[in-house]
Amino acid sequence: MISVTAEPATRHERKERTRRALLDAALGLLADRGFGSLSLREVTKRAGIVPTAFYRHFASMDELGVALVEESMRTLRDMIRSARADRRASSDIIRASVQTLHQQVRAHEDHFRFLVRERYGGSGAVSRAVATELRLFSSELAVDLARFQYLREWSNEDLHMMAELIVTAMQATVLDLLEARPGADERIVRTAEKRLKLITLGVPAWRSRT
Amino acid sequence: MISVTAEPATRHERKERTRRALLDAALGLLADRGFGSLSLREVTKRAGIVPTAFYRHFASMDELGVALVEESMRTLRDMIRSARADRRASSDIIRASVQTLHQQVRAHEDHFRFLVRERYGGSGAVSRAVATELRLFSSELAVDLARFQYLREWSNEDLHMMAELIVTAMQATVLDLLEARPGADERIVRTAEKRLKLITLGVPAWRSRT
DNA sequence: TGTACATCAGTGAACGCGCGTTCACTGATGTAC
DNA sequence: TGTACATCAGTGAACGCGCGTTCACTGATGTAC
Repeated sequence: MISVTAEPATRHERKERTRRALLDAALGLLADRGFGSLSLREVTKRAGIVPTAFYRHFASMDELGVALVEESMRTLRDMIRSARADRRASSDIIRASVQTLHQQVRAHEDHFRFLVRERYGGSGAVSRAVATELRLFSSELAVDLARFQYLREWSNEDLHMMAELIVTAMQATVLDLLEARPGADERIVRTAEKRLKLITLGVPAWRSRT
Repeated sequence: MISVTAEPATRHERKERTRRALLDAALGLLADRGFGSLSLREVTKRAGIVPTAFYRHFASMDELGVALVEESMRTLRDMIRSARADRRASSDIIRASVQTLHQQVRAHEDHFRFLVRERYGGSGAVSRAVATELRLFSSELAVDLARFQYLREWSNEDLHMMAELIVTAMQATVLDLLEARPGADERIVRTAEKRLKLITLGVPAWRSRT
């Protein structure tokens, strides 16, 4: 990669910049295709380097894929941490959670698109990594749920069931946001809030069962 | 394709059999990869014909993809029809619906896997076709819901929200079934029933809102 | 500060391979008489 | 029923292309003195 401007930079900084260009090129191409259909030559072309220079950064496309998973996972975990913080700060937990989700998806559309795509359409390693992460998230959410008054007496199995249902509803919202036409965000957010509200309204009635 | 046994068959029947072999070859390869990464030569090799013979059946791989969408959609619609029938026959609507879902998914795993994969990981036309079909399904379900006593006073928007939530929960169950280890079906079915139960338990409380 | 050498990100030619697609063909099945 | 011709699913050679990967290279940056 030729630096057009006369900006000074260490060799290390330049290398890091090219690595970023490769990751960004891949994320850009992933906007409308699966990772499995990307070619090394395509990615390097978009990043502005010659195909063989790819190997200065990754041993294979799979390795680049793993890097994208890690990066996207970090975004996902950041979102969860933010949601936790907001949840404690706000009295309206649902509103705060959905708002955090909305902001994070809009701020990192490419990461969320990658995660959703590879979770379902992926070839194996990537797909399993995302599934594991989401399962972990469900479990943490189940622990959070156990603190609520109405949920004190629930079995572990039922808490996990409810956590999974919430995560599933959130996933659907992510997909809605990624496929949304401009201006549809407000409606999607409202629907997401209603979904969660309906789920939580079922809680008090659950106690009388089984 | 050489017919090993001396079974008689018209030219038309033989052709139809090869077409089936191509579709089945593609579905087989799709077990662990996305449609976008399939090659024409791979599919014909698996189907037992020479690459050039492919064009006697489809003008392109995309056309074969469209045929797979149509076939899988038919399976999906059959399931919905079955679920409707069962729903009327049974007093326990949730149990009957989940049972139908379970049976259909197990009977046509390849079709459901294809639909789920291409809905999220797909490249465009296929993905949109599946999304449209699922939206249609949601709308029909919303109409069905409107007939229930407790849901009489609900707004159209809220009925659609609830229908979408149910469809989303069902999609999650399909994915659970497709990724299930042998013997896990019973647990998945039970969880699916609980998810739907929790959603419906929220209904009576909804009236007092907004 | 200046010089001499080492490092290494990026280059460009070259390779063998599987790809989609063309074309002229074969030979079994279908049809007309 | 038998013959002569038409149809067409499947064949096999050939094409140009983009692919991943190798290799020897260049020249700017880094380091030691």
